[in-house]
Amino acid sequence: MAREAKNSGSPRKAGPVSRPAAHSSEAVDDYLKAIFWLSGPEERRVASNEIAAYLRITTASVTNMLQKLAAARPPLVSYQKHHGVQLADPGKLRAREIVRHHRLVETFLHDVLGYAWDEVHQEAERLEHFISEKFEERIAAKMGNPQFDPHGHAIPALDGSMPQVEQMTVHQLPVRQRARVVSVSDKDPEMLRYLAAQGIGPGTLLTVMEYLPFAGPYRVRIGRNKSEVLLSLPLTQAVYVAPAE
Amino acid sequence: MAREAKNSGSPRKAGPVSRPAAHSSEAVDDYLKAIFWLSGPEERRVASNEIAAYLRITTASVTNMLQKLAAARPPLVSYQKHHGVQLADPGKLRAREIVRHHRLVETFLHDVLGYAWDEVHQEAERLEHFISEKFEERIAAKMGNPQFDPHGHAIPALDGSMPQVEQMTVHQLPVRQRARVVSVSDKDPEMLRYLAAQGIGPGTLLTVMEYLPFAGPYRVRIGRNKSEVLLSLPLTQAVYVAPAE
DNA sequence: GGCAGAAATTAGTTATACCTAATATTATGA
DNA sequence: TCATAATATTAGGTATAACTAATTTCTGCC
Repeated sequence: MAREAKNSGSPRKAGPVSRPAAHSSEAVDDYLKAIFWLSGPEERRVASNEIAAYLRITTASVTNMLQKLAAARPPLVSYQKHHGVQLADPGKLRAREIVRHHRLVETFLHDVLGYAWDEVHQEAERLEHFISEKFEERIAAKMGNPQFDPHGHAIPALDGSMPQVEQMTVHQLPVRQRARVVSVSDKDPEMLRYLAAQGIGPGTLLTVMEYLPFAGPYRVRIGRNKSEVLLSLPLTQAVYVAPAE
Repeated sequence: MAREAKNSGSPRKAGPVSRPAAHSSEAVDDYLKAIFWLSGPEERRVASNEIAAYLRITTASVTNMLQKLAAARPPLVSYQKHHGVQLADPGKLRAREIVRHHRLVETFLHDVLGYAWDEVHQEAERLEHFISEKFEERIAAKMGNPQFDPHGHAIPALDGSMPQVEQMTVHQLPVRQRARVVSVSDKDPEMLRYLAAQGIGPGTLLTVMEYLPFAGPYRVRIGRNKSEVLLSLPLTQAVYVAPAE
């Protein structure tokens, strides 16, 4: 009975046999990243709810995955039924690694390959999962180990440490307080194009001249000259500043 | 009965709902590439057998996938039960696109990021599936649209056309016929390191001085000087040459 | 303290892409 | 030409990671 004698050799892909056991899947990465962002600097517990909304999947899928992440050895999250999750140390490390990948790739695309700053996020979102440590190290070296990405976000160090830059949203800024833009959200390309057209980016000096009524637009002066522009609320929520001078 | 009212919005991932319908999967890419290589320049039909061995999976998996590739709309392969497959035009185009990605990325890793030539294949094998057309275009532009990768393989043009370089293996070369190395196989890093140590790469001049008995090593002169080295059969099969002078 | 609604979990389904085992087809050589 | 070996296909199973639907748990308010 000749039966597939040739195929007894070791298969190389995701079968029950011979997994490299090395890296987490893209899906796992995305969950860890989501929990990382949602738990914020205080590292509070995150509800399945929030993760589902963030990743645009159902809560059932989230519950399912959280159980796997918690059952992993070592556990990537600390999970309690009906009471959300928190990243365990291995999960936190991996999350920071991906953030480092993402921001290094964004910076590389922008500085070395000449991408516009509204184009880098989408490409980095895909590539962050697939670049090797060597690739990461080489692009970082090529750029002189940058500390910040094109949107002004800090790039975590190899050990996972991230400099905590103090910053606030524009609407938290006192009127007539001169401030410097620290970072802008990279999620919405259209907004990034608009901000670029307004001359707003990390380092830009701005001053809120007046909060206009009904929580709508703000009157803002850009730089040191007299000209002023109107920024609407969603825009100002995407721009983070620190008081200057 | 409150039941997941929030989750009725469009999910974004690989569910039964709302696929972007755009790109083939990594697995599909790998099959197309395998068929592309195995069918050779003559584009002969390829047996499930060969694909299975090439991808190191079982023939059952291959049959399964070939049926999907043939059932795709438009069909990516022309498949006849028990009589192998051939790439249809859409499949051929995609295969060439991936080869272009692979070789551009290899060249980029080598020329821009300073990877050694034995390190580029593994990284390119992963990244080739995930880079965008923009990324491809930018790295190609940055390198001045190179025609060949670090191993001497031609990089397909955007339209899929590949210059057919005439080449032969070392053991097809007449004794004492001076020849120039055109390309070397990129699959085996150890061999690439060995070849580099011997000073053999695309452009290297070499002359087979003698075929030693029992199909073992060959005596080969490298360059124009008098020194000679012994190359074993597996090595010479990985080096492709064209007569020179 | 109990009940309605929100949130989370479980159960069962789908699709992809692999697997093994059994069966069927094709090719080869005595 | 026909038996056997080589190849290929089918059938049924696994794991991942999404889904829907049904059920359970928790929370806030009266």
